[in-house]
Amino acid sequence: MTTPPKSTVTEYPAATCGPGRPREFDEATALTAALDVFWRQGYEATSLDDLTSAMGISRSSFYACFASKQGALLRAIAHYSDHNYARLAAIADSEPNPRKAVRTMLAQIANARGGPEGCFFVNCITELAPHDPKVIAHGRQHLDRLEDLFAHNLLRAVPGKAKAADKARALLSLALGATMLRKAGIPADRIEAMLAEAEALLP
Amino acid sequence: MTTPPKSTVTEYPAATCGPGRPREFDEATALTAALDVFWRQGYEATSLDDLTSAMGISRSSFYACFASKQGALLRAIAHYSDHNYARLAAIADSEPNPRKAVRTMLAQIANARGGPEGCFFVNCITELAPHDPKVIAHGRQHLDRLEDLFAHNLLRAVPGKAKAADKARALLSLALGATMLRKAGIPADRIEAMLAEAEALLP
DNA sequence: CCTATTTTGGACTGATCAGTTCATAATTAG
DNA sequence: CTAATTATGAACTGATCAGTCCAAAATAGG
Repeated sequence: MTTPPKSTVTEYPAATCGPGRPREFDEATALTAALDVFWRQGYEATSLDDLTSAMGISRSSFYACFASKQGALLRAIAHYSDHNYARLAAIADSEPNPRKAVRTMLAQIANARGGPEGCFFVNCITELAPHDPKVIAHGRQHLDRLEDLFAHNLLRAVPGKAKAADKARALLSLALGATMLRKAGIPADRIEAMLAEAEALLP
Repeated sequence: MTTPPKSTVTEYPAATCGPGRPREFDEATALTAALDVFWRQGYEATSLDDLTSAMGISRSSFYACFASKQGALLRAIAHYSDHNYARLAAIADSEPNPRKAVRTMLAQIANARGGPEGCFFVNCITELAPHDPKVIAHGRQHLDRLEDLFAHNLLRAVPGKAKAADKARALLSLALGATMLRKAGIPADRIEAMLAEAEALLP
């Protein structure tokens, strides 16, 4: 164990338990489908028809469950944040060499989704943060716990390390920048060479 | 002089020269206004009414001059790219110390617009690159010439420097990541501390 | 002054948007 | 079985979207 789970899930109107017709869809599955559409198309460019058809549910079910398009996005963000953090933390857990752990996590972020979709968080923050404080809140929380994860592993490599948090932030920033370069059409080998060179930041 | 200007402007239907009613607006001024709106709101979230009212022209004039919403965006991107590159190149020109030049350019990119709008290029690439090859082309060209500018100054600092291009790309990536962190609500002092720490990449 | 040429304002178009409404279906409790 | 409750599908709503159209206005050349 490197760090506590720190789940992001906040309370939402629970699914049925008492009487009434039962749901015909799985909430988590639908949320994953919504995440995928938002990721590929962006928020504004995704219509409710895009969403509901990808999720396989009707408009009524959508609104009953997520209240609004924004509601679905925020749920999708939380879903992604938790899943993504858990995946990285698992890497750190299973890798005894902290230097390699940091390197692997870095590569995971920089290469999230091979395609041109980039990092889902970067997409959301870029498109929505200026106008949606809730997206900012999610973004900050996610980045903060990623920073902690990196800093923890830097400290594991060199116990007395000063400015571990600053270095962790730099590595994170580098990975985010790499996703941007990839999206801008910079060839993959140049991005890898760049990341290799940037490992001067590592202990 | 550090590098040639390499202007991005491609040919567009020129303004009137022969007979006919003369334009009542300045094209460059209108373009700057359009850039500002796209920057603050994003492409999809900007309506044609937003655009025309900010530019101070009517729909007819807009379509006669820019052909489409996308046309105006592409013109705005080219406008920004040239202006921004020239500004950074001027910094490099006026700063005799190449290390300081690199540092200043880095800070300029990382702090472009104090507000939450972030870097205009990052915004455009994030929102549109997956679906618009022309935006990718502009993005790649812009990043490539920025990389050259940085690499040139790294070489100026340490002439024989190997992997200058890779280091330049890393610095660029770092700056882009910094704009992202800023947009996600990470406090400015932490971003500065991060950049300071990352200067390990510098010669 | 007249004609050709271009710009301008504003009304218009069909499409699409997020969200609502409501009748119907499916379940539990009694 | 009945009543209460919840989910679903499809039609609907008013707003807004990017883009078009056209008559009026402003210029240059003759």
